[in-house]
Formats: sequence, C-alpha cells, structure tokens
Amino acid sequence: MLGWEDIRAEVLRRIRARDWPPGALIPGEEALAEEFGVARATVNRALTSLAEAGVIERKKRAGTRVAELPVRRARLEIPVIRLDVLGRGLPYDFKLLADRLAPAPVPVTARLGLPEGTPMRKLETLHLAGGRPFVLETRWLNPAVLPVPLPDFAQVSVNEWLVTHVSLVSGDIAFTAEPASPREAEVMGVVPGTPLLVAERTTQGTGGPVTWVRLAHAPGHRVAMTF
Amino acid sequence: MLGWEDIRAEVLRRIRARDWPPGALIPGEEALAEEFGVARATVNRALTSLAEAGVIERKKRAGTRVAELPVRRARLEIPVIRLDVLGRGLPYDFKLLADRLAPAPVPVTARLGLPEGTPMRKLETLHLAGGRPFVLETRWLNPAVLPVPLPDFAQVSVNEWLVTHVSLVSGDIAFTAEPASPREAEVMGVVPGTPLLVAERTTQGTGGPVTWVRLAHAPGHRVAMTF
DNA sequence: TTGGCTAATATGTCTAGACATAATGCAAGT
DNA sequence: ACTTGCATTATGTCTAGACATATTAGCCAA
Repeated sequence: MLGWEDIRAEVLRRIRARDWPPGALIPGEEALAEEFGVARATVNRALTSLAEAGVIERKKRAGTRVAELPVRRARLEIPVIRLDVLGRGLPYDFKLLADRLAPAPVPVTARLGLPEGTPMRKLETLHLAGGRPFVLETRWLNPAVLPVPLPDFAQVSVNEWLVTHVSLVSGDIAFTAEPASPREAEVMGVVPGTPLLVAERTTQGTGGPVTWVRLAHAPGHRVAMTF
Repeated sequence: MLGWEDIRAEVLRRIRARDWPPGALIPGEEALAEEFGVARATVNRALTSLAEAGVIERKKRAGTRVAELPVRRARLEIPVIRLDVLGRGLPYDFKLLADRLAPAPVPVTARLGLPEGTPMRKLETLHLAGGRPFVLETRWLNPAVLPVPLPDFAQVSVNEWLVTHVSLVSGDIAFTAEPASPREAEVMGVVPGTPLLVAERTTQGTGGPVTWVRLAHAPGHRVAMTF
C-alpha cells in the first residue's frame, strides 16, 4: 500500500522531472488521492511536508503550485561545544579565563533589549580540542533570569549548563569573518589579524533575555550544513 | 475548540515551565487526548511537530520524553543573491569577469564526486550592491548535466538561471573565514589578507553533480539565522 | 546466568467523512 | 467603471476507529 512518504516522493519526482515545472498548478488533493488510491488526508500529509520544505506553495481556494524560486533551506544543528569536539574525535577540555560582574557594553544590551548599563556576568571560556585552542567564548549572562544555585563555572561549562538548566525560547545567530584582536591572538596562539570565523548569538528565555555570546573559532574552522 | 497548535503550545509551555523536565516521560497520546478533549490524531499532530523541532523524542512502545540536550536547530534560508541585495535596500548589478572551459582542479572534482580532470565550465561573477562589490562568485559548472540551450551568462546571472532551470536535489554548504587572496583583494577593492566570510557549496541534481561554488563576501558581511 | 521468544504497548499511519477557513471570481447594484 | 457581497472551491483541520510496527519487559528454556 502507498504511504504518505511514497506520495511525497512521487510528487517530488514529478516536480524535479519538470512534469510540473516551477509556477505550475498541480492537481488538487482530491484528484491526487483518487489517482494514487489513497485518502485525501494521506495526500494532505505529503503535500504539507513538501510545503514545509519550501518546494511547493499552497493557498486555500487557489490551489497548490510549484515554487518559482524554490527557497533552499539549510539546517544548522548547533551542538554543545563539548560534543562538537568529541564528534571530531578529539579530547575535550576547557579553561575559564575570566569571570566578573560588570555593566554590559551597549552593543550587548541593545541586542538583548536590556537597559543600558545593566550589570551582567561576563565569562570568558577557552574551549580546547586535543589541547589546542578550538573556540574562544565571550559570554554576557543576565543574572536576573538564572535559576539558583549557580554552579562553579570553572568546573561546569557555561555553555552546557545553560542548555540543561535554562529553557531557551528563541534566539538568533550570525556568522562573520573578523581579524583576530590582540587579545584573541594571544589566547588562541595566532598572529593578530588572522581571519577568524565568529559566531554571535543572542538567546531569549521564558523569563527574558538570557545571554549574548561571541564564539571566535580557531583558524580553518568550518561550519557545515546540508540541504 | 482546541486545535493541534493549542495542544502544541500547551505541551511546550509545560516543558519550558519544567512541569516536565528534560528526560521526563510525558503522558501518552491517549491520555493527553482525553485530558484536552480531542482525538488522538490531534495530539499526534502536535507531538509530531514538536519532535520535528527537536524538543521531544518519541519511540514506539517506549513513549515520548523531553529531549535531554535539546538540539537547537537554526534554519538558513539561502536566497538568490539578487534578492539578498534588493532585500537590503540596495540596487543590484553583476559583472561576468571570466568564462572558460577547463579541467576542474582536484578539490572541486573530489567534492563533487567526478573523475579527476573532468572538463568543466568556470565562471567568475562579481555581484554588486549599490555599485560596490558584494560577493565574488567563483563557480565550476558540470556541462554534462545542463539543459540546452544555455543562456548568455553575461546577461543572466548563473546563480539565478540555475535555480529556475536545473532541479537541485541536495547539497551542502560550509562557512569559513579566509584571508583575501591577491586576486580577490584586487577585484573587491580591499587589502590582501583582509578576512572574508567564504561560503562554499556543492550541489547535486537529478542527473548528477551540478556545480561547485565559492562565494567570497565583502568585509563586514553577516550571515544571520534565527532559531 | 544467558539467550531468545512472546505478549503488551505506545507511537505511526491510514480511512472516510465532516466542518472550518481563506481566497477567488462573478454578479449585482451603485 | 467601480465597489460590495456572495457563492464557490481548495486547502486546513478534526473525529473515531482501525491496523501496522517498533520496542520493551517478562517469561521460559538451555
């Protein structure tokens, strides 16, 4: 018997084969259901899935059409750094370089939507892969929204503790290429000005803005995605 | 009446509120259906959606549990460069800098899974935003899988023509930070060695490997995603 | 103790039918 | 010509019930 995944595959095949070229209106659910000999709900399941993937566009009354400029979506799975390192077959370790309470700089408070000069906890962590610098993490934490008790961040990586102890609701991440600052160069053992892949993230939790973090990756780092 | 999105929202709320902490087994579909006064299929729709989002993990017979280390997934929407530029409120233009047939270098053929030395078409395109260099695109095309007739790539951007004329099946994309080569520096009007955000993509089509492309972005470029 | 079979169980999927909702296009009235 | 409103239609969602399938716990035998 045909399942919704079979229907999905067949519809996708026809789109790729240009039986149904970009922009074309494809048959309605009822018609497809009859053609494949399944219930309409099964066709709906298949088409819903294709719509989520951006391959088709569906509108009530107007029908379903093949996307004109199919939006290609790549999914990035953001791992806990420890698992990222272990996944590369290297032993993981980290060092807490700094930990202090201070008024957060404007770019940080602005992105998080906090008032200027809010006191936040600044943590600087160097993540090591096989003993070599892997990522330099500069993080500003909003103490107001953290559950107590806080652990000793020299023992437990902030990165990991946050994931398991704070419910993260939403956030964003941006990648840029930046020259290593003198400080970064020293800590990571590279020449100042070396291009580093930098990821900048802000995260919101249920109780409000949680953290802003900048991850400066060692030279040569690749962030890979599949689509 | 409660819809599947309401169920989804309520379950998510309970997980965030730690009524059901990470690792916990949540009630079965039948039980939830009864609690909310809906059919099991409706609960299933909600939970399936949460599972796709990585919030819960489901196994037959074992039940549904809250994910221990919730995988955070960010979705990157890869736009056609023209739309990316226009979306930033700048006028778009491009220049075809080079176009020749040559044996593709090993890194390219290797990634695409083609035999060494396969003759491919190399296209170098400079994309401009508001008259200033935006992205330098270096592309190797596999002529064997392209539909005829080919357009004049000085008139039509390869980027865009591919999206509408070739069915792209799968691919991968990777970001790195690299120093501008002398050639790149000259074309983009920057100092050699300037950190550039580089995206490298390979794409497979129905007929086989289609293209390998390297996009070197102007300094300061950000690739942003939300999760 | 260990290995393998079996029954129980939770999720996965399907059906057939129903009603909800949004968007379109035509028709009527201004 | 223009607007308003209504009927039409395709998708969206729900229900109740059924069978499929994976996985586990427990039992029994070697």
